[in-house]
Amino acid sequence: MTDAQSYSLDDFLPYLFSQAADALSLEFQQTYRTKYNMLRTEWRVLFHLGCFGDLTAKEICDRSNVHKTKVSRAVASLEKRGFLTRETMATDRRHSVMCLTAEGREVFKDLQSEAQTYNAALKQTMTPEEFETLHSLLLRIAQRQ
Amino acid sequence: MTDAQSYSLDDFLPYLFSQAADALSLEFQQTYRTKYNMLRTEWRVLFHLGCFGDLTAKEICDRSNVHKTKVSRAVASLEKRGFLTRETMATDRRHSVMCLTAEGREVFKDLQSEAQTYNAALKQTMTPEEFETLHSLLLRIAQRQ
DNA sequence: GGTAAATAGTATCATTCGCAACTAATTATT
DNA sequence: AATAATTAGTTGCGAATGATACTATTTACC
Repeated sequence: MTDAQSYSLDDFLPYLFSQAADALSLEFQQTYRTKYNMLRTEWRVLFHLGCFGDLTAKEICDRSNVHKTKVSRAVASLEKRGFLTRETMATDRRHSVMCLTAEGREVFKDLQSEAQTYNAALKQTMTPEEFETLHSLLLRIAQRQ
Repeated sequence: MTDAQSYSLDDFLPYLFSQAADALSLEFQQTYRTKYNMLRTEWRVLFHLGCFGDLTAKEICDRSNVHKTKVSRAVASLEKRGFLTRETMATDRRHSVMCLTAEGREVFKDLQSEAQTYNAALKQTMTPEEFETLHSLLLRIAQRQ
């Protein structure tokens, strides 16, 4: 590897990560944008509730590193569409716990199946060893925040 | 790996990529935001010109997969700050070729050095084998667009 | 050669984002 | 117990984004 190369965009990891993440996001968002007219943050909130059970907005913020205003707006939108309900906690009325409705769970199941199909196809494009390395690196780097 | 896990966010590559890319971007943007009050697209345009020589806006769009309106605005901003100049091509007056000014080259060199330092530190957090695997996967996935 | 299609880049406008200020509720301090 | 500090969540507002329409120029085609 020459000096010139090591100084260039082609080896700069934050840039490459961003390009790769954008490419995947662009492909995958078709599944929730066209079918349910959902934004990415809305998809994330839905999946946090679907995958991890009932949570407060704060818990979703902490898990996903999404800004609280974005989560707040996504929650409001999902609630308006009848995909989730909120209940103020009796023990601390600042918190409200969110819970998917029957319809919300239906939508989650549908999109979860789409996600699994997409993910499986993507895994197919790499060897199991490559996947393991990638997966552990992604987790490690995502922890940095 | 259980079924439940394979259906969950924790293994979903587009999500993990996005989280990792965001974490790195958040760290790295300090170098150009605080020092030069630059946006990411502006940084990218500067680096395309610095790394690959004079280009038209269209060429930057094609190389970086950034929308032409974003590039257009980034170019206008860099021009206003005196970091680049534009010259309409004589052979086709629709194109204009951009060229870093002396000041623009200075800024590029400074930020390039920051980028190299950052990248080297990031590489240190993984083995050479991990890096090679990661790098080739990132390139492959970024190509998808 | 004149008209239509294509291309580079800009402008417009509606949507989304992110910061900061705000409300409401709880906890800590004295 | 009163006041201050903290926390969860929302709102308002200016900045950034993205889709579309537009201008100017070139190329294709009849």
